[in-house]
Amino acid sequence: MDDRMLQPSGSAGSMVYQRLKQQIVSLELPPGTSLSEKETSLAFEVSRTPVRESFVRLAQEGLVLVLPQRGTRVSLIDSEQVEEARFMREQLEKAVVRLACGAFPEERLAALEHNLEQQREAIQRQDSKNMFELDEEFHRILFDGCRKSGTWNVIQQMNAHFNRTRILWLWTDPHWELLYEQHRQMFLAIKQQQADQAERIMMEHMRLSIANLPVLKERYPEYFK
Amino acid sequence: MDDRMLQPSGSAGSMVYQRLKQQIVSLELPPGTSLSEKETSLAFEVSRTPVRESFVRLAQEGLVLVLPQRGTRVSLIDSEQVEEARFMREQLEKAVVRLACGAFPEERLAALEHNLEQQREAIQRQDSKNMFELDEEFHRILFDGCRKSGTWNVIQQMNAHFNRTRILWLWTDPHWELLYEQHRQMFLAIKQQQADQAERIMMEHMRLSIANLPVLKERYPEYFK
DNA sequence: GGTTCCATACTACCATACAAGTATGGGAGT
DNA sequence: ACTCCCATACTTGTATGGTAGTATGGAACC
Repeated sequence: MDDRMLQPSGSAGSMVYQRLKQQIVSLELPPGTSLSEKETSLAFEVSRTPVRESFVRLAQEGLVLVLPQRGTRVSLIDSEQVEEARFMREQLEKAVVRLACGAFPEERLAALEHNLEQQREAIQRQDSKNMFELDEEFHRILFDGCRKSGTWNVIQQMNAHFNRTRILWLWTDPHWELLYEQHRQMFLAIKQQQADQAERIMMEHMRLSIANLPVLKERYPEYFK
Repeated sequence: MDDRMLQPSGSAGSMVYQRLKQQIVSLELPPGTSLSEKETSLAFEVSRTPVRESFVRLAQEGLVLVLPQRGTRVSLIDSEQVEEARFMREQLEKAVVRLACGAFPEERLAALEHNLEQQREAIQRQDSKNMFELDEEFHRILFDGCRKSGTWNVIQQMNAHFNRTRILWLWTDPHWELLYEQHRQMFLAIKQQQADQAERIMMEHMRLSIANLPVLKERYPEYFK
C-alpha cells in the first residue's frame, strides 16, 4: 500500500502515467498547465520515451491536449463534457443500484458498511482527500458487487472533467455530511431491497454534484473552456 | 508521396492506430492473432515508435494485450465484458432515445431517415460491411442529436468485445431485415414522440444482439477467453 | 510608431541503437 | 530415453539524436 506511492506499477511509462493522472485529477496540475516531454522527463528522471507514452494515454482520456509541434497542456474543463459525464453516471448508477437491490453479495455489503465507517472518521478528521477517495470507493464497490466493474472503469475515463468540478465545488463548499447521509441511505435501501427508494436517492446524489456549475465557472474562469 | 494512406489522419502513429483498430474490430485480425512491434513496423513501413504508440492506445481500449518482454496479441473476446458492454449500451441508449422523443433537431431527424434509406439499399445489395457501418451510424446520430456524442465515443471504447460478437453473429445469421425494422420503428416513435414505445423497442434491439452468445462460443471457441 | 521579416529557441514526431526479460531448441550429461 | 543447461533468437522497454513545424523577440524597414 505504501509501496505504490513510491513506485506505482511496473514500467517507467506506467509510473509516469499514473502519477501525472493523479496530479491532474486532483488539480495539483491545474487545467491549462503546459507540459512538455523534455521538462517532464527531467522531473521524473526518465527519458522522453516513457513520458511520451504517458502523454498518449492521457490524451486518449482527454486529460491532456497534444498540439503537434506546439506543445501539450492539461485540458481545460469542458462544461458540456461535465454534463455528459453526469448524465452517463446517472443512468448507469441508477441501473446498478437497482441491480444491487435485487442481488448483492454479503461480502460486498459488508465492504460498503466498512466504507461508511471510514467516511465518518474521515469527516471527523476533516480529511478531504481521503473523503474523496472513499466516495469513489463506495461507488466502485457498488459496481463491483453487481459484476460491473468494467463499466466503472469506462466511466472513470469520462470522469476526468466531472471529477475535477466536484473537487472544485468541494473546495468552495464542503458538504461531506450530506454526501455521507446519501451514501448511508443508499446502503440501507440496498440492504432492505427497496429499489425505487435507492434509485431516487442515487438520482439526487448525482444531480447534487452538478447543480451550481455556473458558480464555479465564475470563481475559477481560467480552469474552464 | 504516400498515396496508399487513404485516410492520412495526421501523424504516422494515428494512421497505424486507426488501421489496426479497424482491422481488429472487423475481425480481419482475429482474436488471438499475435502482433509484434517490429513486424507491424515493417508492414506499415514506419519505425517502431509510432507502432508502439498505437499499441499503447489499443491496449488502453482493451483491443490488444501487451505482455512485457513476451509479445502483443489481439485480445480474445471476454463474455463478461460483452455482457457488460451490452448492459451499458442498453441503459444509455434507452435514456438517449427517451431524450430524443422529447426534443430532436429536425436536421438530425432527416439524417436518420436518410440513413434508413441507405440501410434498405445496403440490404438489397447484401452489403454486410456497409450495413454494419450504417447501423453504427444510426445510433451515433441518435446520441449526436441529443448532444451526447461524447457519451457515444466512450461507449465505443467498451464496444470492442460487443461489436466483435455482433459481427460473428451476423456471419452465422444475417438478420438485417429485423434490425432495419427496429430502426425504422424507433425512427417513427421519435418522430411521434412516443417515449415508452421507443424505449421498449430499443431494449429489444439491444437484447437481440446478445441472445445466443453460447452458440458463438461453440462455433468459434478459439476467439473467446 | 507600426509593420515585416528572420534568426533562434522552443515543441512534438520519428528513427534507431541498446538494454533487459522470455521462449525455445539443441547438445551435454546421466 | 530423459533431464538439465545454456546459447540464441525472439519480445517489449528505454534512451537519444535528428527532423520538421511553430511561437517569439528583435532588427530592419516604411
